[in-house]
Amino acid sequence: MSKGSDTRQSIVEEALNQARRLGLEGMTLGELATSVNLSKSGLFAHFKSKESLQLAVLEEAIDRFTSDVVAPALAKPRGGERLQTLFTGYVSWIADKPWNAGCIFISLSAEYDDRPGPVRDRLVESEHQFHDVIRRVAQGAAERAGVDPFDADQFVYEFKAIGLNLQHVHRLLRDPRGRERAETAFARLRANFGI
Amino acid sequence: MSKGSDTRQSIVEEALNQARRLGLEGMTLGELATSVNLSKSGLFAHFKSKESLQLAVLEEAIDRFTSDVVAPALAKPRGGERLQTLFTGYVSWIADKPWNAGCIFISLSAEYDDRPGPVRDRLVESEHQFHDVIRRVAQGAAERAGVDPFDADQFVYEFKAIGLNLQHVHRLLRDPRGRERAETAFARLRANFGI
DNA sequence: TGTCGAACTGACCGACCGTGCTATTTATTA
DNA sequence: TAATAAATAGCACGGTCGGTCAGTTCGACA
Repeated sequence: MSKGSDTRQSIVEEALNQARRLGLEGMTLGELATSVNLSKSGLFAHFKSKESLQLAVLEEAIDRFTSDVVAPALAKPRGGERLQTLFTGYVSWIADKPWNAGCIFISLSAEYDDRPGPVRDRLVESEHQFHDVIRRVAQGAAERAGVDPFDADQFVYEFKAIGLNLQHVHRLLRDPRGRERAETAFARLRANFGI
Repeated sequence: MSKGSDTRQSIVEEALNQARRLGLEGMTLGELATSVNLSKSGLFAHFKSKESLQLAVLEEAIDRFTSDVVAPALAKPRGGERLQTLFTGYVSWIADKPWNAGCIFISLSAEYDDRPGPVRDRLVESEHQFHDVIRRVAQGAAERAGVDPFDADQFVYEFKAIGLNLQHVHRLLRDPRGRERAETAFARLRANFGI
């Protein structure tokens, strides 16, 4: 339980990089094998199919997102600070990470919105989980601030919207001002909802 | 200048449908030829390369967007009504069109944000053009309403953000409430900017 | 150190990819 | 209608795809 799982881990990490550029479908086993200095069949032996590799990559991305974005926010006390930390972490996930070069979940959303299957199912599930996190953190901030009623779902929608366009502006248009636009938008969003 | 261009047009239309589902890269000439009842080489003869077909598809999408979304807005008088028409048309383009099933520009943004080449270049150009349209329409509404100063670029950012998340919610999560969330968000955006 | 299973290789499969080339059918026009 | 041009089909190419399998190398452990 050492050499094998080490290799497997390095495959998944490199696959994550390639998937961010080419998508999980566009990524090929041959190119991936070359990148990790393995024969195609040697690589393939670790996963019984391309699909199971795709699922492993998605799982890896979810783990990273949880520890890089969600966990630091939940480590803060309930309220506005936790909410702000969650947003800042999300922005940083999208625009900062050099190894990341954009949010892979957004890329995969476009790639799989019309491709039924286990990858899409897991992606949808993870999106719902993230929505739940945003909703709960925002709800906590609203309670702390005494805001009632509070339309948590609407808040979640606009929170995500700001992030999605940050990816768009940052990655496609290469506009460096995206980040401050996102932060300005979020500040007004918070003010609007009183949290 | 009749039979040939008819065929070419039907190829481009079918290619647009397939590109929305599979992307412009994932779309294949063989499958496309079958769909339009043509041999692969018969189809290929209309375009000297796959790339020129991709560009033709993109151009077709731009034309449709211009006539379906931009033109109806510009037909309205300057001000809030024109702005609202632009947004409503954009929402409808994303969520309504049955033949459309989502905004292809958003899909292509994810597909080409890391694929340099003429397709990406044309896509970026068209995005900038749309941004200019939003900016000018919003600026007109601001002037009409006597709003000064008006941060037009920030407004454009948030306008687009609402649309992007509508596509996300509508296509990946299949949440039918996306549309009303988008409209709620836009109403508050207008109120915030006083236009 | 010898053994045994895990890790890995290399050759290969059928399918399909984009792309040419040539022949044949079909549409236009003189 | 005959001549000419355009549109389309057939076929083959080099290459790559995901995937299989028999055999070789290598690492852990008795």
